Amino acid sequence: MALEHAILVSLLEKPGSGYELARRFDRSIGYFWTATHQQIYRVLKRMESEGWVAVREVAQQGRPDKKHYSVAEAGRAALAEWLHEPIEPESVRHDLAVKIRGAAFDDPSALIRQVERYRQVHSERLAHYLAGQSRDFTGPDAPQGTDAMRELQHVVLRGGIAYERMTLDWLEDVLATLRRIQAARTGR
Amino acid sequence: MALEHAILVSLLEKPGSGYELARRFDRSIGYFWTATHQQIYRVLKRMESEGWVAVREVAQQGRPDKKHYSVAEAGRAALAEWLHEPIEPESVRHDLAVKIRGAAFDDPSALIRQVERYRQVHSERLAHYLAGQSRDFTGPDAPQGTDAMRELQHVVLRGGIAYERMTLDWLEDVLATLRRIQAARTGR
DNA sequence: CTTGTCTATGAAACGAGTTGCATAGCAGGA
DNA sequence: TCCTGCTATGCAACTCGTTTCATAGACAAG
Repeated sequence: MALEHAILVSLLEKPGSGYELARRFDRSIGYFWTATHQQIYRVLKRMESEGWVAVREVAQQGRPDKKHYSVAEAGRAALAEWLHEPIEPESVRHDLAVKIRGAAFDDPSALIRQVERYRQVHSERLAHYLAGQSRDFTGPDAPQGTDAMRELQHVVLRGGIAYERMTLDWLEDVLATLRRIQAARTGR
Repeated sequence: MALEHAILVSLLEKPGSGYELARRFDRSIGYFWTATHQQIYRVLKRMESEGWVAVREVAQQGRPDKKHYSVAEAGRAALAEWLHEPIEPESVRHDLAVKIRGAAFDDPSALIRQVERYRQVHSERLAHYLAGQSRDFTGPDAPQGTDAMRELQHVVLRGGIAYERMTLDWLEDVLATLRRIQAARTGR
């Protein structure tokens, strides 16, 4: 289980509440690790009881109180230990690949429409990454300095960009293949 | 849940037993959808009770009896329905991205070794895909003909190849970044 | 003035996925 | 001979992840 480690990294980058973490998991970290607020609250509670994080209750005006979390020494040590463990091969769950192979046993036209929509989603995601990159890393207003944290965030973002570009190219290939099959079927 | 649909596709491509399916999920399909034999047996049982698949018990000599599954009409219809549903964005769980960002808070040298090992794994996987491609699709001994099933299997494999190439390029970038950070740290 | 959205946390139930164990005959190597 | 590995299926327990619901004050739009 790596959600606890993802939370540790996020809290080391910037301490905050469970709610704030949940929003980060909808954006930056969320592109590489998804989690709902339920999971986050549950795991934070466990991490607290294990002494990995420290809590401070913060009263707010006009808003519910929040619990401000930061990483404790034990949490830092647990993260270091995890970083030294071998990287496990990701367990892939790629719906689209299954659907494509399934199209051999169905009319492909519906799938073609779905793939076109899907391509749209990925091209928006690429645009979003690129905007984030010029805002935070390469643009004229980007904060200067080359501390390790920023450099590492940037290399992960470059990975996301490379992934989206590769995916968009491949989706063109997929669409061409599906259309070829469709033409061959209606042709006969 | 798409495991049942992955099983339907695999059984449509070629009927077989739960055990055979489990092995396929270690190879071809398994590159895009992982599943253990436990999951497969459990889901097959449910699919059978829903009338999606038909079973035939096959007695064997010197080996345990096996249950031969094939897709029933209801299963084919269920697959078609699923293919028409929108493609959901995959929920990403990328350990490595988390570890890279975590390296900002630890000595990166251990991670560098892990990434080098990981790169090795992906380069072997690429070689494996390329071998499969020449064997089954582009080589001189590849079966001729351009039926939809083979074309679609091939475009999925091309996706796997593109993914591995992209990943290997990115891992070079990651290694260069980690080494730069390490050098800056030991230099100071 | 009601409806909806945002902040903020949490319980409860369910579904998906993993791990360990069990059975059982056959084949091959140390 | 014993141990390992392959074929073949399955139970039980557990962890992980998702969905639904609940609370509750502040604020804005209609």
